[in-house]
This record gives sequence, C-alpha cells and structure tokens, in this order.
Amino acid sequence: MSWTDERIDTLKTMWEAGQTASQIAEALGGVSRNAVIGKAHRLELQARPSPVKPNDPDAKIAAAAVEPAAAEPTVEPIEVAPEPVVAPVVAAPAPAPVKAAPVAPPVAESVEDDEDEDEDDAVAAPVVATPRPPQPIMRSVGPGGFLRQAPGEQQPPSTPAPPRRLVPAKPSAEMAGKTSLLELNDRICKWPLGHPGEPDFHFCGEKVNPGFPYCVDHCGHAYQAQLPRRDRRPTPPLPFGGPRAR
DNA sequence: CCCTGATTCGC
DNA sequence: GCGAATCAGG
Repeated sequence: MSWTDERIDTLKTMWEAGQTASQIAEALGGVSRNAVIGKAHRLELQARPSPVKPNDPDAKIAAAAVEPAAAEPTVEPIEVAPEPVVAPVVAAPAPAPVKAAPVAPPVAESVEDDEDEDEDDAVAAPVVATPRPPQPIMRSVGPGGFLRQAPGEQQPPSTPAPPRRLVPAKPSAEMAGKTSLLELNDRICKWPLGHPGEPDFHFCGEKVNPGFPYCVDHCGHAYQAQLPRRDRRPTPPLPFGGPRAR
C-alpha cells in the first residue's frame, strides 16, 4: 500500500481527531501502526499527548550528548532557570468530535479571496494598536482593514478555521468513541449495538474475551449454560414462529 | 502483559 | 520516503 492523497487525508483527519495510530492503521488497512506514526511525523502532525515524552529540554541533552565525549559534567546544574518558559498557549480547542461537525454543503469555489495587493499600508494607520508588541511586527493591511499575517506569525485563529476541503468521511473520523464496522478486528468485541442502518449503529468495541468474538460481558449474553431439558423453562411465547429446526 | 507515541536506521 | 525494530511511559 502506498500513501495516496486520500489515505494521507484520512490519516491527517483521524490523527487530528485524536484517533490512535492503531485505529488509524486498522481503518486504513494495509499499514502498520508504526507506518502510521512514521508518516504522521513526516507530515509533521505531531504534537499530541504522548505517553513517552521528553518534556525536559535538558534531559534531551543527556540523551543526545552520549555520543560526543561531552566534556565537563558540571558539578551540579544550578537550578536557575531564568528562562521565561512561556507556555505556548495551550488554548488548543480540542478538535470537536466529527460527529458534531456541521455538514457543510459543498462550497462553490467561485468566491475566492482575491489576492489584491493593496500596498496602502498607511491608509488604515490607526488600525488598533497591537496590545502586545514584544517586537514590532511588520504587517500589511488587507482590503477589509484586517491585518495580514506577518510571515512566521501563526497564532491568531482564535476560532479554528474549518478546513477548506471537506474530507471524505471515508472510514476516517468516525463518530468519536464508537466502533464502526471498519474498525473491527480480532481483538475487539463485535457485539452490535443498535441496528444496522441506523445512524449510530456501532459495535461494542471492548477488548475481546480471549478466544471469543465478544468481550466478557457480551459473552455472557451470547453464551448461556445449557440446562437439562427437564429443568428448562416452559416454552416461552414465541413472537414470530421461533427458531426453525434445521 | 496490554496499550500508547517517539526514534532510529536500513532500505 | 518508508516502515520494522526498538525504546519507554502508562
């Protein structure tokens, strides 16, 4: 399998939706979890909670400095950390579960922002004094009076702009948390919940009871002890004819 | 043990 | 660029 645009798209979407690499790999099919992770990194999709994360910038030095005979092991690093370690705005609004994503009608590509280069920087001189000018940032002013984003400056979108192109909801961004048919595998419970055809039909998705297609819980439903004939309940009312002898 | 993501490195 | 092997935390 190769990384077609479509598959990459699915990868991106699912990755950003918080799906695990395994889930993505399952959904895509033909690739391993590692492949997904590797690809994700190459796409620079990283930055998300990882169980193994070197959060300490100093720590990495120790790891990396193994090779070069790193000279003086300074006696004891003085704990001065004058660095104003400014937390990089964590306000990342969690990508809402795709479920809630409004299905926007196909957008006609007609009305596009025209790339007017009105070089009239002076025109809108008093354009809101930037509240926080750590350093003078060169910006140009766009047609509507909006500030163009300076190169290298990528922060503003307080409201995460919706992706321009809607990805095919292929196997991808499933309703978060619900296990779709495409995500079934040998080790997750295939007990159906709801009814096929209904919008929220999905599968249990629990970890399977080893050796069975269902989780322990649903095995309880699926398999019941066979009682001796004599002890069985009197034949209950059969709604629709009952099981056929085969 | 199972899961996770990160990294490395030969291809 | 790709992904198996490996690492390492939960």
